[in-house]
Amino acid sequence: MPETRIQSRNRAAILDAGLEIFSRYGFRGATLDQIAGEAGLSKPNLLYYFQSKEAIHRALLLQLMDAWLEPLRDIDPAGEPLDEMLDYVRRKLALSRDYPRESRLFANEILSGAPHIDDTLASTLRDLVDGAAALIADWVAEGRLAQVDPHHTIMSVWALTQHYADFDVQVRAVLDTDDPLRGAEAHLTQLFDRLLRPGA
Amino acid sequence: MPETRIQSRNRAAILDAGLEIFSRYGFRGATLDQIAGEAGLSKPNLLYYFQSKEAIHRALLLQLMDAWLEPLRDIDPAGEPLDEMLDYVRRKLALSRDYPRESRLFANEILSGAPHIDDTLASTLRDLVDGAAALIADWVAEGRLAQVDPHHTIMSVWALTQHYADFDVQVRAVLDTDDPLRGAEAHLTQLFDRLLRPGA
DNA sequence: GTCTATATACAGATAGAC
DNA sequence: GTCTATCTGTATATAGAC
Repeated sequence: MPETRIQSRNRAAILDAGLEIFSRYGFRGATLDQIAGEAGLSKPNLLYYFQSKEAIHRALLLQLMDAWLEPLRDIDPAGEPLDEMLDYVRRKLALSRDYPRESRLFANEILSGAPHIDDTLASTLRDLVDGAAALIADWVAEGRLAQVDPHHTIMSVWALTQHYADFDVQVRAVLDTDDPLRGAEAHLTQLFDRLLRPGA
Repeated sequence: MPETRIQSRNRAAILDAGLEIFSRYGFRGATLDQIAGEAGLSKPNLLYYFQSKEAIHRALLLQLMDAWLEPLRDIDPAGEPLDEMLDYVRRKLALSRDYPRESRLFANEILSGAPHIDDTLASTLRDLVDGAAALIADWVAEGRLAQVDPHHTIMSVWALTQHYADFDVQVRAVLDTDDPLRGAEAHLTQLFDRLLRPGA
């Protein structure tokens, strides 16, 4: 039987509430009471839609991973290397702007040792990164990018872009602006341009 | 009455165990059972030394903040600008190497909205960063550093160095080396050299 | 100082009425 | 589908013996 409109609306509300709570407190720190309250449903009703607390969390991580790695997949081997890399930085930064809760959910999972996605890290992520790193290595060898370590460069993109979502509280405390991401884009574009632009 | 050797040893064991557990699961996700087990003490005995779970957490955050900001304080206004900045990066990276649990404890606190240290962020940290940013701005104005945004540059140092401690699981999954920090130092030195070295 | 036993609250999950 | 009531385990913290 197909899902009714009410059902899909409630499912969405639960996932949204779960994202809100899990991203703040981590899996163990979050409670079903909080999620139910945030979703505007009773706790038993929550468990009518999802079998368990872990089921909600698993569903969130699953839908996250794909979106999270998309910018990396979108790097075009046929494009202009520096442009491709700077576009990658901007796409990744856009994720921090548009999906900060997803970023924090992921950060919480990694911080606690990635118990729910360790296999994905070791397989999907690893392969994807190795592929992108090989591409960067080629570009470096052809002299179309400056000499850099491909793996560390990719991780630098992650660290710098995700920082604006994960450490948002600190960023705002230090910057005193209501839109930290505006300055961030200019800064990161400059940073990676200077790192990657092939030298004289 | 002065503290006995046993007392100070137990206190230290509790703080070490608390660091281990809190840094992994966050404040709410950690349990006294885990901490007691890790410390090799009974739960009531734990609470003989610290009044509450929060007291342990508070003590850890307190001793953390000072050590964490020390590298920033150590930037010498009379030094050679580029060297001072690169030394700062290396000192901060050394903290990630030597005190990864402290880094994760801090990350957990910020991720959950910094409920226990929000005042420190708004006062001590803010002032310290503004001071360092003013120094960097001077160096830029004198042409002794390349044109950069001082605040975003400081945060980039944090993001890039702390990433190797906070996201250790992911870093190792992607890099496949038993000492990620070796490559990190070379990479980050290169990155900040290219970002900050005054241009032709 | 350190333990066993326990008070009290809250967690995830289920039963069963409607 | 959604609720109230509740089961069961586990959490923080305390009482009191030793």
